[in-house]
Amino acid sequence: MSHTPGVRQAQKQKTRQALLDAALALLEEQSLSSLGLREVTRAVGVAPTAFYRHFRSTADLGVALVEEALGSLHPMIRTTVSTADDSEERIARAVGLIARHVAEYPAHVRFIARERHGGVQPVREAIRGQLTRFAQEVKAELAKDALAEGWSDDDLLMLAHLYVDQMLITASLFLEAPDSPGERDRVTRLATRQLRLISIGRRHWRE
Amino acid sequence: MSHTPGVRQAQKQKTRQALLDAALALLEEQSLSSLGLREVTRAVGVAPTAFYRHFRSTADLGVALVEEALGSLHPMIRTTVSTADDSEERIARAVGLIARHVAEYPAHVRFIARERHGGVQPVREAIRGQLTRFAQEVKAELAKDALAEGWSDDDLLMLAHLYVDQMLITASLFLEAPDSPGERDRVTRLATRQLRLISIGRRHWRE
DNA sequence: TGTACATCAGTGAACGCGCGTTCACTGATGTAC
DNA sequence: TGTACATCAGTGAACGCGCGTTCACTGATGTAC
Repeated sequence: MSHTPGVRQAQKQKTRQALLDAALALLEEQSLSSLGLREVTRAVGVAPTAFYRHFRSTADLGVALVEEALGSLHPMIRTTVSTADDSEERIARAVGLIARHVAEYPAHVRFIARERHGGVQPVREAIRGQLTRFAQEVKAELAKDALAEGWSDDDLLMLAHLYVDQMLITASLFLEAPDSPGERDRVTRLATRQLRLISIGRRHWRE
Repeated sequence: MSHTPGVRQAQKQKTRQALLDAALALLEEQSLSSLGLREVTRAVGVAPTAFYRHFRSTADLGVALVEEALGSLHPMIRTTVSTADDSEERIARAVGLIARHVAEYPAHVRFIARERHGGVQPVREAIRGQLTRFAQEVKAELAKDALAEGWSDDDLLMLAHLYVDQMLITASLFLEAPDSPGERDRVTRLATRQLRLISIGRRHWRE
């Protein structure tokens, strides 16, 4: 290679990711507004000053975590809402998908739930921005459905927000549920029936 | 008075309330897990050590704030849900009530929204306990309604949680909305239609 | 390919500062007689 | 009512500690020729 092997850049990315991972782990038991820069670097094993090579502040790191936690979720949500088959089956798949996502990325989910209304403004705004995008995408998918006949844009967006909020409520229920399969079942049935009730409301909205 | 005038006790209560008030104000811009004991006493104008005469820690103070923010809300919720008249009118009254509550106690509402999933376990548990009580009370009121014919206890509780969560979502929407009356109107209409859709789902649940 | 210079991720010492907690105290309020 | 003693909310000094940020640095990686 005569050009740019990028060994240096690759190492930098590795350190950056280690900082993000360590921060996320530390945030399981505290809020971002109390997370210390030195805590994070100590957990990674680098000097405190190394932090500044990657982030201006812990708030800045928080914004990066929002992107990591929610950025990759858009295609998943889109396809979940859009699969146009029987409503009951779609609900079951959506709830299962949320359950699996929470089981696989519990720290990311906790971070979003915690910082959505947390004490760090730029992070709150980043989360709000992502959730607004989710709602718009859900709305776009809902509009394609035959049920959307006669719905105003405003009403579609209203319903989309209802679904997005319900998704977050369900995710945080799974998060708080103990590991017992029985408890997870209880949450699954609760979330399923809540979505079912909303779907029923949707079917009878324009009567 | 030969018995116990309680001048000393009254003064103690006054200081305690001043600590709670100061903490609530400081929590508008940070989370409880980063609130310092010295910040609070400085804001009140007492020595840091005076804090320990009233609370073991800031977490302990947080639990007291949960009681202050939600403890007095039970009768209000109960009567709002129970007034058994036209559904549309009830929805309008509920949304108006939430709007007025947020306008009058914005700091309390923000505190609950923020710490519900915040970094301080005892406070999360206190909030969860209060919200569980709310859901049970709403369920009890729903059960009295004629619409509850044929509903299982589980389904009633499911619906009650839906209402309680929706209440919190609406409150935090009002909180984030700028002061402009136009924006408040937008939130009012959004929340009203979401509650309407849930009510429609409720009416067609057992078909 | 080899050499001389530039870049820059990570270092380590140093700083001033505010933190939570301890302790013995003060003096107004409360109680017993 | 008056006096002597007990209680206890709030004080102020002192402590050790970890914080965020600055700065000049090192040495491996990258670039130019």
